Amino acid sequence: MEMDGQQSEGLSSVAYWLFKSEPGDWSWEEQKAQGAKGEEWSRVRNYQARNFMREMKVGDLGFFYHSVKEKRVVGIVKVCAEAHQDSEDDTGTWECVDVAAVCDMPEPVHLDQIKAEPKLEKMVLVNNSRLSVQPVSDQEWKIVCRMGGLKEPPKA
DNA sequence: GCCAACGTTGGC
DNA sequence: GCCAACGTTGGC
Repeated sequence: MEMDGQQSEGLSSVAYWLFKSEPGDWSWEEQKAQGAKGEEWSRVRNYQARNFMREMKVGDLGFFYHSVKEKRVVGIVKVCAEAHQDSEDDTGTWECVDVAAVCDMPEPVHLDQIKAEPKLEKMVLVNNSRLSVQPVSDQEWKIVCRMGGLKEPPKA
């Protein structure tokens, strides 16, 4: 019997994540333009972030967060391909998943709102602002979805 | 294997 | 634009 928290077969096989991007680099609009086929989440050059991507399964969901200027969750994405070689890396070190846009956040959730919510004080976004790919707990997922105006958090 | 120096990210 | 936090690099 193994219960590693993140993935317990049957109960909740979907994990949740948060993907950060500077809109000037890769924006939600650009992501949506890729449609259901999705796009590589490439150019991540951080081991922790890479390792999280290695844990991802097709169907996992994630927040799409605009950093720096906007600092808000603007949409939801779905993992549509598991970790593979980053096509923009020729050293063989870096991998990435593919993600596809699922839906907009009806009301984008600003970092200030997240910081103001005591139940979200443990979010990685709050405590390690520099990590660009990070895990989100089931509870955090629900709360942020609700704050963003989604009555029913999307299911994979 | 430690740690100082440096580079980068991203909030403020 | 500044700087804190974090990660990486490289000399010892």
